[in-house]
Order: sequence, then C-alpha cells, then structure tokens
Amino acid sequence: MNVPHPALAESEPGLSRYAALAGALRRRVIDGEWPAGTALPAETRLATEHGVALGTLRRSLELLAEQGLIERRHGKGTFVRMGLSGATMMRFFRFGSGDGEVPQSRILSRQTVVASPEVARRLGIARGDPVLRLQRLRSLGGQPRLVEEIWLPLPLFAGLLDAPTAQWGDLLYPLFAERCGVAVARATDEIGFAPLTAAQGRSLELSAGHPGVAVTRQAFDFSGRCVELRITRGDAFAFHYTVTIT
Amino acid sequence: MNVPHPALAESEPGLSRYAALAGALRRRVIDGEWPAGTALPAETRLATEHGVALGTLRRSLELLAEQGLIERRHGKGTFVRMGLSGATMMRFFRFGSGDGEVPQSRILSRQTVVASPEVARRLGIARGDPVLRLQRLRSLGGQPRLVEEIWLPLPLFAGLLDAPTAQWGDLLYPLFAERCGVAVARATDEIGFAPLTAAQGRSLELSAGHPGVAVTRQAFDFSGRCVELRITRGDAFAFHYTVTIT
DNA sequence: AAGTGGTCTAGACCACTCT
DNA sequence: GAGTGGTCTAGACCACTTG
Repeated sequence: MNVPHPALAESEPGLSRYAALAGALRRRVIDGEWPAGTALPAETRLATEHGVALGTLRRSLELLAEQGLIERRHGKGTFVRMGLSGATMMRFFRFGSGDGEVPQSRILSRQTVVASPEVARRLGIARGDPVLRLQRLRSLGGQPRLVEEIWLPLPLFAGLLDAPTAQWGDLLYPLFAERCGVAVARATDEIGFAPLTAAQGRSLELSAGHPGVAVTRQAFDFSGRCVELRITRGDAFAFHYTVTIT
Repeated sequence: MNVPHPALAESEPGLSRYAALAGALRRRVIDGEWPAGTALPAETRLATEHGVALGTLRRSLELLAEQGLIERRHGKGTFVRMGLSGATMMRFFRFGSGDGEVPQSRILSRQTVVASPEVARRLGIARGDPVLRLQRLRSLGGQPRLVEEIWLPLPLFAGLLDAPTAQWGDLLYPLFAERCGVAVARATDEIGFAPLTAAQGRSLELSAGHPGVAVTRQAFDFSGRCVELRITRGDAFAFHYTVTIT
C-alpha cells in the first residue's frame, strides 16, 4: 500500500511527487546551493535523501533538464547550467555576409539613469528605479553593422558600474554571469521596422532616414525575472532572421 | 490479419529499444495505419503486441508526442495529430492592428509551372519538376495587407488543381490535409526586408519602392519532406514578429 | 463500471567516464 | 574497478473520461 511519506517536505497538494520534487530542487539550484557548472549529488543519493524511488527522482531531473536548468552527462554527472551563452542567440541572426559569427563589440557610453515608463514596464520594475544604460557598437570585418541600446536593472548589475569597458569582450552574457551572477535562461526577440535617426545613421555610416530594423530583446533568468532590455538596430536590407516553428 | 511485430524492438543495432520502437510506430502512423485524428491502440495492447514492458512502450509514445506526431489525452487515448493548423503560425506574426487574427484570403492566380532552380532547391525537388504556383492576397478589415506567392510540389498537390478557389477559406493547411492528405509538422520562417516591386505595390495599394518585409516560409511534413514554399510580402512599417529563444 | 493514460516503486543490468 | 547516468522490467495504484 502507498503509505504517505512523512519525511516528504515536497508533498505539495495537487502536484505529482516528481513535480514537487523538481520545484524543490529548482529552488536549491537557484539559491546557489550548487553553483553553476558544478555537479549535483548522484541520483541514488538524491533519491534516498528525498525518500523517493530512483525513477521518481529521475523524472524530476528530466523536467529540470528540459527547462535548461541542469544538464545530464552520461557517466559523468548532473551539472548546473550556466544559461544561454549569447552566441546561441546569434544563431538565427544574420547580418550582411556574416554567417552567424559573433561581431566585435565596443561600448560607446555607460550611464546610470532612471527608468522611463516603457523601460520600467519591460524590465518589470518601478518607474524611476535606477537602471544602467549602455550604448554599444557591433562590427563585422571592421564595418559597423549594429548599434545597441541596453538597459540593466540596478543594483543587480552594480558589478558593471566600474569595470573598464575596454576589456568586456564581444559577448555580454558571460560577463553578466561572472561579475553579477546573472544567468540568462530565456529571451524573446521582437522584430520591427523603422527608419534610422540621424544619430543611429551616423554610427552605422548610413544616412538619416535609411530603412532600419529594430530587434527588441527581453532576457529572463531562471526565476522568470526580466534582467535585460536591449534594442538592436541595423540596416534593414542587410538583415536576416530565421525562425523555426513547431 | 494483424501480424505481430516480433523482433522489431531488438532488430535495430545501436538504438535503444524504445527508440527503435518509436521509429517503427512512427512509420506505421506516417503510412496511414492510424489516420489523423484517430486513436492508437491502448498502451497495454501495444506493449504486449511488441513484446516490451509497459514502461518501455510509454517511453516510445512520449518521444513521438514530443515530436508532435501524436497527442496523449488522459483518460481518453493516444491520438494521431493533424499537424499545424496555420492559425498557430500566425501566433507570433502581427500586422497593423490585427492581434494575431486570421486575415481574409483571396486567390489571385493558380498556374502549373516548372520549378526554377531556387524553388526546386528549397522544395527539395529537381529543376524542371512541375509545381503548382499560387498568388494570394490577404486582407484585414477589407484593407489588403499581404501578398503571397506559394509553390506546391506536384503531383502531391494535384487535388488543388481543379477545386474552385473561391471556396478555399482563409487557411490553406486544413485544405492541404483535407484534399491532399498533407500534414504540416514544422516550418521555418526567414525574415528579410526589400523594397516592393511595382506589381507588389499595386496589390497592396502602396507605391513601388516602398519598404517591404518578406517572410520566406518552408513547411515540412512529419517525414521531413518540404511540402510548401511561400513568400509573404507586406508593408515593413506595419510588420511585427515575436520569437522566443531558449 | 470499465477503459484509458499518469504516477510510483524496487530492483536488475547496461554504457559511459575517469583513475 | 568504481561511480555515474541510461535502459528495461513487472506490477500496484491513481486520476480522468465515458457509458
């Protein structure tokens, strides 16, 4: 018979055992009990620890692996994932001849500002809250191709306030992870079209009013909180984006 | 009549039993043994039929469900899916004020032509093979918004050659399923921008050279074969597309 | 009440990785 | 060889759907 396990702190009502267990493990990962890149205890260990059968524990880990929180490697162990790398996000993004290669990056400006209503709405913070605003130029083969405007909530990103931007490298997400402990789990891209302003045109060596594409990205961490708002602009006619629908 | 499937599970080298079983079931579904919308035999029945444990059979069905080939409904059964509806593909597509609503459609032309090198490449057929070419106008609130050029391989789509286009309705994919037995399992959209030609401008009540967006779609059936090539064009300023990256 | 898929168990054995 | 995750089994019981 199925005696309800008294030691089960995971016995949330209306949830299957493996789902509740997955939630509990998820919390332990997010709370930093096992830092990114490290291995979780072995299956058998976790199963006895939580008083469930091995199959049930495995079901929980499969759930978390599906969500991208952990990664399982046969013969090695179960590891906490670092989040999206930033290079994966260029996967479906093409500009000019670049076949998904990572563009070189230069930070043009860095300021602390108060969030506008629109920025606050998309970041899920209050109007007037402080945010870090970056302007960034991305080039391919020495040619400027994309200008970016990036908003990051403070104080979460305080670690970027004084780091010398010249040494930031071409990808921001590894920097987020390293200096601020922020992992990007998921993102949405919104693609739209608008003529370039005079300033945007200058940065891209195009005329004001030239047809431009705008990709508005919101990036989220594993707890679902929006951690980045970014608007990327470039020459519409050089732009290409591929999406798979299932 | 119902020949048992004896060593199928053991016969595929280098594959797990459930993976081999999934492949076998997949073939039976694609071959039409269980038509779209009908239920498969119960789990216990399929398991004994193939000589595997229930858990193994379930693993196979879970695989096929992930791939979108079948759909499991608790208490009811396991059903063969119809494929994408066409409405799901408008999910992330916005035009003007339409919040994902399905535009009205009118077929402007229907011809049988030979495939150009580019069309043949994308459809995965030989140059010079016959294809059905459609031109289609899609409107929102009576306003023409999108012009589409669609290529469908023949003789697969012969069922569309003489059907009166006035009665086709606003979605093509249900028509594909009904008249040609074609189910769309997956699609890719490629987004780019280009000025409208004079002819495209006329259809959309815009001037020649007006900034236009072009969405090139390839649709695939469950066996991975490309069954449709479509280029949709519209006013770049009214265009909006949302993508989620994980 | 009967039939379906969903959950959970307990244990055996296989395949991969590292030392 | 020791430790990890992956596969497979056999059976019990639960939850949902329909007649």
